[in-house]
Amino acid sequence: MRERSIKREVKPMKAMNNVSSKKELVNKGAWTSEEDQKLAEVIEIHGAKRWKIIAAKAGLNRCGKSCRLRWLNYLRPNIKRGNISDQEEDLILRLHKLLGNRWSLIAGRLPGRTDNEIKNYWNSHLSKKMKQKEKQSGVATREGCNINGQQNRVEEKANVERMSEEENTSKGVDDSEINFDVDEFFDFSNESPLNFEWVTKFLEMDQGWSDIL
DNA sequence: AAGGTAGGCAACCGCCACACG
DNA sequence: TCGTGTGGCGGTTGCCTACCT
Repeated sequence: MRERSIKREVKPMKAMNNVSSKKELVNKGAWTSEEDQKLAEVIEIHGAKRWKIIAAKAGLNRCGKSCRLRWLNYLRPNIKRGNISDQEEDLILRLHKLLGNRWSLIAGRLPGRTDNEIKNYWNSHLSKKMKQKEKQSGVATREGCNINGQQNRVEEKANVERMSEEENTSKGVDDSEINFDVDEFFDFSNESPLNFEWVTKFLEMDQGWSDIL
């Protein structure tokens, strides 16, 4: 839809902000600024761990999960919101081609962006772009396989594993010694942001497999 | 001006993996 | 080894808002 220039104010939702039931007394729905403030204060003191304890200490009738989500997606420092640049968009597209719907891994590659934001951006913008592209080209791309999420995940994992095998084969590494961890492989914490070299490299490899298969 | 509609996004849900006793 | 608790992740839901008729 049209670009929203100003982020909407968080208002308590009619139904959702109410206590869900008399039994549980758990608050749900949109967060208020007071809740945000309390949560931030508690996290400053205790750190962003043990969410159940944080939820209790903050005195919010929220579950730990809800607190964690709020912190990670909204309150955490250095979060970038909106205005995803062309470069970032390109990177998301490339990473999605490589990894599938592994939003947390993709987000890890985009400093200041959250998995939720990227997932939303993909669902509302990029997936449509991809479909349009597909229509125009008339060629079934791997994106077309995303209808079945489970199948797609298996395929993406297989791709990553193939990458690993190919690398090891070229180095003459014995298969029995392979202990490949996808998450470790995609730990970019030590790399500079928006570095496309590695993506290009592996997309080239990806093309190589496509040719073989 | 008012109602309808589609898109955007925050937040919840359910499942899974891991840690710990 | 098993059971339980907790955190993390992806999918989905539903409210809000801008635009359309």
